[in-house]
Amino acid sequence: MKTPIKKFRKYIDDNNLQVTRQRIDIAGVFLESRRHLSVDELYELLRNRGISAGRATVFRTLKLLNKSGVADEVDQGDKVTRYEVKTEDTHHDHLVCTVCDSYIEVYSSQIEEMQEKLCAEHGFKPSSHRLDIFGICLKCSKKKGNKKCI
Amino acid sequence: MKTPIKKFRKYIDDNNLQVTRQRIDIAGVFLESRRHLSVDELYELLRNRGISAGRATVFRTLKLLNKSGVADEVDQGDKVTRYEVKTEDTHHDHLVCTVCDSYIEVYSSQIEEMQEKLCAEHGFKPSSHRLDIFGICLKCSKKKGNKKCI
DNA sequence: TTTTCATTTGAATATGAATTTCAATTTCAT
DNA sequence: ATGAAATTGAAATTCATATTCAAATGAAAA
Ligand SMILES: [Mn+2]
Ligand SMILES: [Mn+2]
Ligand SMILES: [Zn+2]
Ligand SMILES: [Zn+2]
Repeated sequence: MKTPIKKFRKYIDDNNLQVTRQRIDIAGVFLESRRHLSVDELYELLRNRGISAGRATVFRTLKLLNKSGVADEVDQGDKVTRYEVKTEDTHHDHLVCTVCDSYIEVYSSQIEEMQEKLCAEHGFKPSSHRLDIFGICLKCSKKKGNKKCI
Repeated sequence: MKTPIKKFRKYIDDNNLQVTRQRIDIAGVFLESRRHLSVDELYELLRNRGISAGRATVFRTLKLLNKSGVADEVDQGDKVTRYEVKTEDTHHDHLVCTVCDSYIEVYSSQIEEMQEKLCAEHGFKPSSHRLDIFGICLKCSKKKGNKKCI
């Protein structure tokens, strides 16, 4: 319904925050790159495009995007927090390759339903979940001297 | 089949490591406490029992227990790594309460099967997975001024 | 536009868990 | 018991995350 950038601007409005060049730039690059990005990765992406913004600002803007419901935190098992664009209806889980770090986004309504049922059985009110399956992706299991795939 | 402590000792043997008082004590307390424990929590548990062991040793021993297949890493969403005892056949997932930090251990063979299927569809070879559902536990959703449950 | 004042920025600093260092201690095969 | 090798643990380091604070910027008022 509402585009991510509008959601972000609404959040800024609702919370008496200000629209700054950095926030627009950072949100822009984040939103168009459809990947899982860490603070540092996004910071580098911005630099490569000649956009200046401090790490601290990138960090804070990602938190803002998260709070405004535009970005989801993802944790690939290594120890850095990444973010991905969250659009209305695209919850998904991940198959993460432990060899090349690539990931496949998957969704199974059956698994989702089973989860609801599981929670109900325990009187537990779910608000979010995270399902990550770690293993070896197709490309990596084919090549012997396995290096980066993607 | 094989008791956790035996597994641990076998790992020590197989890798030319040594059986030390600290390793025995740390493994002992870890194995009998059936909880998710961080390095610091286990360190404190040991102190409370008058067992002396440095944090570094607790840290290293938990890594050893993990490598020897006796301990699993768990991540409750806060930023500290915890470990839990891994016994042969007790893989499980978690319902984590975001109010009181308690957790319920759950298992659904149907969900597990669906995961296998999902992986197969993508030619992905799973080796492990992590399913955590965050939300509010029964106790917490009952009490209004909600504080710690457990 | 100019003034005013709160918000934001970002380099530097702090924090804290995870990890490593290294001298002293302990283990264990001989 | 001896000695080489492994282990310990206090302290230091690393590294991502988070905060500080003076300068810069945004936006509302004058
Ligand atoms: Mn994703
Ligand atoms: Mn558990
Ligand atoms: Zn899901
Ligand atoms: Zn499972």
